[in-house]
Amino acid sequence: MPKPSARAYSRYSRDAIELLGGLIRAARKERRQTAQDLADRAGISRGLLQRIEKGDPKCGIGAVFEVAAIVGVELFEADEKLLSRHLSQTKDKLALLPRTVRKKSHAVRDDF
Amino acid sequence: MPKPSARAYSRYSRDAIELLGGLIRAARKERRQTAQDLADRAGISRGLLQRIEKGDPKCGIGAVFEVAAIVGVELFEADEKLLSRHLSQTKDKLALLPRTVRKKSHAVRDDF
DNA sequence: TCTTATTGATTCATATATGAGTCGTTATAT
DNA sequence: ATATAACGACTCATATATGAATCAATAAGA
Repeated sequence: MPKPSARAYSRYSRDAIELLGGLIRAARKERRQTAQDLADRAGISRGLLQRIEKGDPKCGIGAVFEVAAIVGVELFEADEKLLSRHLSQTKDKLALLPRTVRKKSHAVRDDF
Repeated sequence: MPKPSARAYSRYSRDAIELLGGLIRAARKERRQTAQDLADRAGISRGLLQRIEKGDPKCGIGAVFEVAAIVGVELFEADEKLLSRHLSQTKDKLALLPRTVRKKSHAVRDDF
């Protein structure tokens, strides 16, 4: 049997996750920081950090972002201020859009 | 009892995750796409998509990035090409750095 | 108005991610 | 050269994320 079938991820997603993991690893090395030390500060196990740096898609996004923040890898190229500002803007935007939409038999494009 | 103690996340991480969720939600609405439909295309359940859009840190990063990619929310402001290029650069960089580092009793800064 | 789709919020059973521990290897430092 | 620390790759027990299903409320379309 060829495996019960795990989840499928697009190439783009896998690349993005691997990139993030690689950036984290590089940043940690540059800070001459130990894997165990970084894991401790992030409140996770060394094993999980290993999988994060390797680009495992099943890792919790919270753990990943936490580690990234600690080693200084910027997410969305945004600093805190920009982040919260963007946050409220997004919420406002949502309030203005129609809340739901009826089905319209969309054409499907999954080839990204 | 005040709860057995879940994991702690920094404000920055929480904001970033919430932002991402909000952007996804906004993008989906703009495409007039149903939550169920997006969930189906991403290969996840509607319930999980709900938590992603809400900014739940425990969601798998693979699922989150997958959904983001589908609705067109750019990660790291990078397109595919840039992504893979960056990937190899990162790997090269790592190869040049010293592989391990002895402990040096770092000063701790967790206040970000 | 009436009908139906979408959503948000539940609950529950189960798959699985995570922490903890171990081991062999590699690199650092004395 | 020797001792020790960091790493990568496992295993396993358990906490927990996820899918499936349901329900009430709301919105869209006729």
